[in-house]
Amino acid sequence: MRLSRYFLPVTKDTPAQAEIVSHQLMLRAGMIRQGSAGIYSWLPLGFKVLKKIEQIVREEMNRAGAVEMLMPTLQSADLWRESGRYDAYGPEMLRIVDRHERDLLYGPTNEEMITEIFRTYVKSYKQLPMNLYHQQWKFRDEIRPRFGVMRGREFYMKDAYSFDVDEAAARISYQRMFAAYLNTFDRLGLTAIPMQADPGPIGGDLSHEFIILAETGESAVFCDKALLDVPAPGLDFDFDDKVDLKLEMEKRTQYYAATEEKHDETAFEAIAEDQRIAARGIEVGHIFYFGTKYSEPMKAEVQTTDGGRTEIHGGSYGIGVSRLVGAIIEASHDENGIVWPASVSPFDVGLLNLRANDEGCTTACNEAYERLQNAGFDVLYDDRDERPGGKFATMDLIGLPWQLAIGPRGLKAGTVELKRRITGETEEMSLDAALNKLTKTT
RNA sequence: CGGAGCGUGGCGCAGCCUGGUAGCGCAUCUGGUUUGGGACCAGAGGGUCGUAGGUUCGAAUCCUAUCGCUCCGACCA
Repeated sequence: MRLSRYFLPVTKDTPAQAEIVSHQLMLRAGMIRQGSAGIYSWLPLGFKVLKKIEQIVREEMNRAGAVEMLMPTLQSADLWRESGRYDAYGPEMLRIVDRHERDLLYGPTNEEMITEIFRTYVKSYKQLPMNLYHQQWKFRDEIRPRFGVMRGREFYMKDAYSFDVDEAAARISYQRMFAAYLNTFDRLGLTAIPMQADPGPIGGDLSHEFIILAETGESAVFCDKALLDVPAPGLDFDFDDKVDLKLEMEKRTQYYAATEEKHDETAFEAIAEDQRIAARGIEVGHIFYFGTKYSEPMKAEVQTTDGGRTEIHGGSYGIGVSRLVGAIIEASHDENGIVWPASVSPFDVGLLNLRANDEGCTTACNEAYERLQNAGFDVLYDDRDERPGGKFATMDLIGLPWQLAIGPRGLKAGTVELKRRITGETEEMSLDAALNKLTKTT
């Protein structure tokens, strides 16, 4: 993509409305534009990152055996009356009346809708376990939206729903998501710690929040330092191996980790003092087992081996996809701007033409652009006739992992300048060497 | 909803107290000089001062109402 034809409205000044660094950087890098409180347009750069995260989440859900679909944002109130949550949910739910005076709502979550779909089509235990998910915009009319996309009213969420014949089977489904989440966050370049959590209004007795540590996090969290060093299951993990599934969860639940609501000071103090972490965290995922909470009132039943019927045991599993954009920045930035983990960076490499009004330099840059693209890189090519300083600053701000700069000086020496954003280290080398280095490390 | 604050060109702000018809920096446009880490010179465009009432000869400025936004608290992916 040539920057001269892209839409990247970066600013030097920090907008006054933004309080935390991720929000400031998202605005400065031209990723989002606020429409009203907690509601944002995703500008091209932000949208690209959002889609990258969405894709990683998708791949890891699929790997764990979940099946993707898509449910609408608007739902019928009747469905929510069936589960009893139409009244229980409160003013956080945005209620809408259509022209026929029918009550609708903008979905804050989808347990009811997926249960309705499930009960219509699935009648036998033989079709279980089943896990259906979608990634869709949600709306929760928060009392106080804040921190940009971290607590928006409209937000993009992956939500998965598992269906099992009994509790024992449902717990395995839960463990599967538990392991899948570890891999997902790992791929996003985050260390997410599963913590015992309060199941909240969704109900149930087994629930974990996945938390990344950050000073600007909204919740106080407490855990054992050892949790930071437990490696993710890995992409070759066998999600059908029940022993390993259980083990992956136990590897972590053996250590203390809880959010404020579930915090047990006595248990925390049993940890060696230098191993204690009392910090703030951002919740990027939340998983629940809630048993028959929805299948009972909504009559989601399957037939069992003995010809009888049983209500299914369910769980739901959320990942805040749009929140993750902010959370990743919160975890990965420096004084010059964002530092994207390679897996979610909007482009692989930035190409800087340091002298765009020089024919030789521009020819060399155009060639490099083509070669990079042919080698499969997604390139943001700053081909504008601007002074170099601003180009470097812009590239630093938007945080691509690599910057490849070509100017007359290097041209004379037959070299380009390759900079690694995360370390700031810069090397002069031939274009071939640069291409090679990019291939190796990206 | 309780507490605090803010709405003045795209962004950051000054002006308001002590009414006299809007200004600065960045950004944008034109011309020129420049170009290896956010350049310089000259010029230009862009604002019914959130909105609606009121006071006044006259309101960005004073009064009232209203809308929006931000921060702290209770709620949450």
